[in-house]
Amino acid sequence: MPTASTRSTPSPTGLQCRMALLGADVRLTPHRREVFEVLASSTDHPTATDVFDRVKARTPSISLATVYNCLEHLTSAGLIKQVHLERGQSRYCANLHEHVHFHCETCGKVIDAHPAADFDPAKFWVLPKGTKVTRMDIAIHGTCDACAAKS
Amino acid sequence: MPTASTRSTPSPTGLQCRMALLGADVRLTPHRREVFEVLASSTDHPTATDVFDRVKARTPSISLATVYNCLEHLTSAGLIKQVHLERGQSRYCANLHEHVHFHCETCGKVIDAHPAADFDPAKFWVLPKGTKVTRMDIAIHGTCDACAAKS
DNA sequence: ATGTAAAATTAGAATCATTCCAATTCTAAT
DNA sequence: ATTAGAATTGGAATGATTCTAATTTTACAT
Repeated sequence: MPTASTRSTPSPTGLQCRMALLGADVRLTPHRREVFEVLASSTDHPTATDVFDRVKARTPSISLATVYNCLEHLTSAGLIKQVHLERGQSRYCANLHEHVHFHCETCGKVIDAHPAADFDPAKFWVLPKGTKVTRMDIAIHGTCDACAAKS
Repeated sequence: MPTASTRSTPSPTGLQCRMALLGADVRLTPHRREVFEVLASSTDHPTATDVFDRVKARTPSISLATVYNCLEHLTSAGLIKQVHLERGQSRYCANLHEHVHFHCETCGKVIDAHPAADFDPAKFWVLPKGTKVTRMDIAIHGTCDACAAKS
């Protein structure tokens, strides 16, 4: 099923670019590349086992341990992000644009939502002085359109 | 818009009031009361086992299963909140005022931070139409003053 | 008071996600 | 080609949480 012609999102070259831009310090092994590509072409914030299943479709020999390992390296290289919306499995996403996650509490779906304008989060909360902010995680929980319609 | 903040150890009576106000549907058993009191007098966002240890100091016979059970009931009654800052243990907090969590990635400390003014989160992100928002979780990650000073 | 049904509590087993480990294979630079 | 350092692997180990089935407590009707 994986044909080069249907390759969506970033090509390996795109990945290399991205890595260069980010000064990412990861060796680009075939497995890591595949894990990244699966993630880059997914918009549903898959869990580690979701990624495992998808990568396995192309590379049946890969192990779950390797997927975890790849996800960890890609995360610490800044190429992907780990998302924690609720207890249980971590989810992963390759969307590095500033965004927040909408989480439907009924069907579990996760949707990226983008800031309305030039939103500067830092100025909205009073933090103790001396605090250094590195990142923010914003999760909006509720009911998606489809689930809201059903009830 | 929030009321004057009296953030001290709520008395059992305070808890009853709170329950009444919230229309909370939990039977107020001694264990649940103790779990709630431990949480209400903690500002460090303890984990379930932290709560277990603290409650056990007063009620050595309590079991971890009961603590989990109490935390779940108190959470679904809206008396406390479950917090997920990173993967691993859930944390709990009894501060129901609107606030966000600052998480120090160095020492793990969690600090409540309050919105600067009349902050209306809903208007900052573009959500698909039909979406119904029930709550937001905002986590700010970084380095606390003390840890920043050390490095 | 007493009996009863429902809810709470318990210890321990089971589950689930993740991490660790030790052995093997691959890679990149001598 | 050699070799050290990574990457990968399967499986074991861990840690947090949930489940289960038995027991106790509670609220309420009698």
